[in-house]
Amino acid sequence: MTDSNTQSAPRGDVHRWSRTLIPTTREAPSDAESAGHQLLVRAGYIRRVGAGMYNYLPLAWRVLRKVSQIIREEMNSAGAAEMLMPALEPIELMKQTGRDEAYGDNLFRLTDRHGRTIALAPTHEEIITDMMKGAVSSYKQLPINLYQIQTKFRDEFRPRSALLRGREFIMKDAYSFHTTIEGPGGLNEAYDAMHRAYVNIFTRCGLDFTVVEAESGPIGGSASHEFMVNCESGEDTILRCPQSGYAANVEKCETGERKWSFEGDPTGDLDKVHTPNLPGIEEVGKFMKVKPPNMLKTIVFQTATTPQPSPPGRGQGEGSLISSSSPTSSPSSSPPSSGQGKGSSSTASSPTWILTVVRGDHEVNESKVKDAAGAPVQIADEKQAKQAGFAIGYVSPRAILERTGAILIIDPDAARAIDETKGKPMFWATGADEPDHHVKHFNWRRELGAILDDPSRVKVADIRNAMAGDPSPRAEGATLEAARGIEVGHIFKLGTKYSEAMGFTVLDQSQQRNPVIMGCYGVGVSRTMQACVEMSHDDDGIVWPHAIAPYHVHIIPMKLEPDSEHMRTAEKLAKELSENGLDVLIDDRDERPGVKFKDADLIGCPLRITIGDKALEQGCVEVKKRSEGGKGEMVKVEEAVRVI
RNA sequence: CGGGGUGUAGCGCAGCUUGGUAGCGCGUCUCGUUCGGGACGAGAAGGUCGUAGGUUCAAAUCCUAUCACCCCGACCA
Repeated sequence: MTDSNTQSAPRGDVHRWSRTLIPTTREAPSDAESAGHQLLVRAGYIRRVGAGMYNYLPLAWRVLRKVSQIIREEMNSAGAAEMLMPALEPIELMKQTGRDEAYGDNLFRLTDRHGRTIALAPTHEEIITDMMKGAVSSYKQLPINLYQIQTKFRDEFRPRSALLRGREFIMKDAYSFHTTIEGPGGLNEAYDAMHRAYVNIFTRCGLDFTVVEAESGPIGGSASHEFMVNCESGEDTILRCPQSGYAANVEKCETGERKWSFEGDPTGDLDKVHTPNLPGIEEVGKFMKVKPPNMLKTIVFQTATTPQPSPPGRGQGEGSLISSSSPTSSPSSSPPSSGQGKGSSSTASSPTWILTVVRGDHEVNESKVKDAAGAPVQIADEKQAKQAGFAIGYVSPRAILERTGAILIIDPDAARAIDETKGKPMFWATGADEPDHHVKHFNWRRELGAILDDPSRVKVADIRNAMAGDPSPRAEGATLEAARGIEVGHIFKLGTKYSEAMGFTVLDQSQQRNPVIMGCYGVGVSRTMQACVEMSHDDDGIVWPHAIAPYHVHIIPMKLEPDSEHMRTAEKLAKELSENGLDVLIDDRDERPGVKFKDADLIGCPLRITIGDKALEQGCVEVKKRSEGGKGEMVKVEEAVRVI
């Protein structure tokens, strides 16, 4: 009643089922595959509008607001300030950084009445950098960290799994600006603060999650982390070391040391086999009766000639090309590889070939190849490679021999001559360097000879995706374990990629102009909601954690007459609970009890209070936790609020 | 963009092969009986069969085109 009371504990909501919209259904739509998708639809949280577009019904919106609120509180206390940017963005802004090309068809474009092209922003690096450029010019105004919670648009090839990959989704994106990397006010400090804030956010949301190292940005080092909700139905694969706690995305995951040696006896004479029309390793292996772990896969890379498709992965050299930042100065729509780039002189003639070798059952990792080669690389253009004489599909490590400029990078598991487990020479099959042929009994030393000892031509390095069972990079003797996850957060050190491309500089103490150092930090808000359901449900429905449940308490009175003791008790309890800051849903529908119980389980509020004759006779109500089975326990009406 | 598949009542589906009155379950509405884990009976409403064209006396059904959506493969919160 007093103001001071309501301040210390904000009053919760009391809503009646009959006055809101909760359209539950017995059956899920046929397109819903994952448990989370099915339950969100069945429990009346979301309804599909079109591919990758969803209505957030009242229950969903309540959850989303709670997630957003937690994010706000943690972002604000980590020193960030909330703002709001437009979803519409002039295409010229994205041209300045080349991301209109980099995003390609994933970028929604529309044409206004004057014929201008407008983008629906997929993220806001350009908009905020452009804005900051006009607002900040001195080191004294930094650091600063700005965020917004807003709808984003991406024209996904294939929207999937409702909110997990929609074409329109709610995201919190934050951008920090600094003059230094290290030290007070530097990027690292803000990055660490965001890391802590994210741990707080997802912990408070009640999620079971793992922080993993992700693909690092242009600055290098451990510059990017992903926050993964642990869930078998997740799309991402992560690897963990149970001893050291190290965890990383497959693409990023390092491996511990693996032994290798080229020295060992051949298993027999080189034997050429005709293998016509066999597309993959699997098929060739079956045909030759060789298992993929006994095959060498040689993949041809070349030095990169076009910008990498992923926004953060572009070469460092390019950003600095564009020093002026006014929209008119950006050169038409040509990709930034044209013209005066330092890489273009070499790429204009012929690319440098990088031959990579991994075992047949392994996958090459492009970014590890890049690290090993010390230069940006891309999968070789098939036409160019064929012109250069590569029998694409049938290349063997021997292809290095006639090519003076090329280098050969071999994964340790492929660089073997002895099969340790059998104590015998290692049997290898590989391509024959001519179409439709493979060879058996490949032996490194015999086939390649002295070139193996030339470090400028041949390297052994980790260049493949890690797998479960690989040695841990952080603990001797430990092996990596695989798990699945749903990415709900990603923090990133951007460096000067955007500030350089857009000419955002500030003056330092010595009146020097320096490009601003940036970080960006995202949370998928709508995705978080569904990830939580994927992670936390049972056969009967959703099981919300307290912090983001649409209502904390779900009251089911058996009799609905306005002056019945059931309803009076329900309303009295609801009032007291709400005064204690709890949100309450009263199921006042004229439905049979079974229906109400089923629906209560479906929508998944953490606590259920059932008000029925038997209990009331003893002055009690039944209080049941959604996370527990059974009928719940009898609690005196007067004590119910306190118990809860 | 490749490969596979589906469009029929609000939702889930049958009917199509072999053209001939558009059906079932759930849900919705009315009346009655029920009332602590998705009740029962009786009745009722609700469909341009994705769209356009064609074949035919006649098309949900056959043909052509087109659109939308879903599933499996490359990027991302």
